Amino acid sequence: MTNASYKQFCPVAMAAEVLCTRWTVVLLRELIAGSSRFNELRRGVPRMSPALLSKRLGELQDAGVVARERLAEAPEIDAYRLTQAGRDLQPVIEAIGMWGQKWVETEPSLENLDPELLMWDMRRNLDTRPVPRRRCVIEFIYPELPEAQRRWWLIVEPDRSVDLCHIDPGFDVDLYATTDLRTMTEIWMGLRSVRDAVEREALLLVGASELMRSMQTWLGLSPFARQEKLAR
Amino acid sequence: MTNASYKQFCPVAMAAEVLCTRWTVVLLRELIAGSSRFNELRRGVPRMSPALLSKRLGELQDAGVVARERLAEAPEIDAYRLTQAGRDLQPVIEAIGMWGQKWVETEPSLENLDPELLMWDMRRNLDTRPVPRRRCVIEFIYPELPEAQRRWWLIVEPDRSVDLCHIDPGFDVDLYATTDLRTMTEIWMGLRSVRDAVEREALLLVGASELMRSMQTWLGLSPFARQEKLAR
DNA sequence: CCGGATCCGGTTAGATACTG
DNA sequence: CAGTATCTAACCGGATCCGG
Repeated sequence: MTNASYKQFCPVAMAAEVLCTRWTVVLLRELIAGSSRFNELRRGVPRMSPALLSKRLGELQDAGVVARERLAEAPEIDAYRLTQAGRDLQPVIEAIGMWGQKWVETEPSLENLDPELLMWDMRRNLDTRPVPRRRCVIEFIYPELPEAQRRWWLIVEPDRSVDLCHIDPGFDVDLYATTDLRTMTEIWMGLRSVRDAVEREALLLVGASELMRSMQTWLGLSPFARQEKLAR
Repeated sequence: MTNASYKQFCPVAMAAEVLCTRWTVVLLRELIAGSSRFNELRRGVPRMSPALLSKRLGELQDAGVVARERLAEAPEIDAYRLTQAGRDLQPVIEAIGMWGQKWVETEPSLENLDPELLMWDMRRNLDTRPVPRRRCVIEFIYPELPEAQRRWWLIVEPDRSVDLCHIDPGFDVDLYATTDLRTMTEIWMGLRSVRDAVEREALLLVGASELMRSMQTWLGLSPFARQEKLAR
């Protein structure tokens, strides 16, 4: 049931027994970001096998980090939510991410691009404040990708909620953004700016000029984008 | 050579590939605490196999966290030192330890007592300021333990350096501290005070009264002792 | 002693398929 | 939707051995 212990009384070792098993901190990042249902977590951690996800969720429950509960609005579905101990891990995960942004080589990780992860992250962190108070639709087009991953729609509703579609919702589009996945990921990670990508013609914007001008702001960016990068 | 990747561009996942393999953060804690030679690291992480220690040190070098260098004073021996990227992990390890102290159950970890780890940690963090400016010798006695682990001597030299012996150095002893390993570990971890242990007769102090009175101060305590504990 | 390398058996993780 | 089942590959722990 439980993992082999380090047999040390040091709190670092005690915590590492809970946190430092394969996939665990990536799963915790997803829980902290707000995912709670099993298949929602699977989408955020797509390369983790469901068997291991289930096992890790059980271990995190045993450790008091996660609690399983029934959704009030859908009693047949259960949700995994962080306990106070789990929410208290946010500084730990943030410190790990800040260190990763600063010191881990970018090149290998930029070979691991994933449009679905990127678009869901963008949806999550989108800053609606500079977006006009009507329904705004932004279509992202990655011409390099296969049909099924080529077109994505971000929709900001008048109530400021944000939706992501990967099938055409049929609305009029306010802004088209045509680019490649690497460029868009670099912008999201804070490694280059919207302006730079447009000037070098790696990003083509067509549509409402107010959305074009404010894109660097409403895009929100990764929580780690402000951390300077120092890796060689 | 390198571990299987999570295939995510998120900095948390990138960092976790480096940090969250078995034993790695415990090893980093030891490096941050100041150990640098292979067998010095082995002493601090005694249950890690030398093969795995060697492998992890190689991976940390590849990741740019550790650099291997020759000791100037002993050219046949090499040392593993943290790079700037490695020293930058200190906030990460501290955050992990603080979380562990606050949220991980104490009971199971207090079954993993180790007098050598405890005494070396005490040596490392001893606060010499309240100790008289002459050679002071403090002998710790754990009557419960087998002969080889029963008696330990902490020696504070006039130049404020601290030594640990587990064979009798032959000096006059200024203070005898007779206790059990669990009590001493609890004091070290900040879970109980010297005063409480003395009053409940779990710790017997005999010798120089100034060292007795200032013990709570010169003991220094674990870097995580100030963190409140909230685990159930 | 120091700094590992080698071998072997048990455990863990990944891939894929399947079920209530 | 929310997981199991199964099989194989990779990893880990423990012991032993080896060259300086």
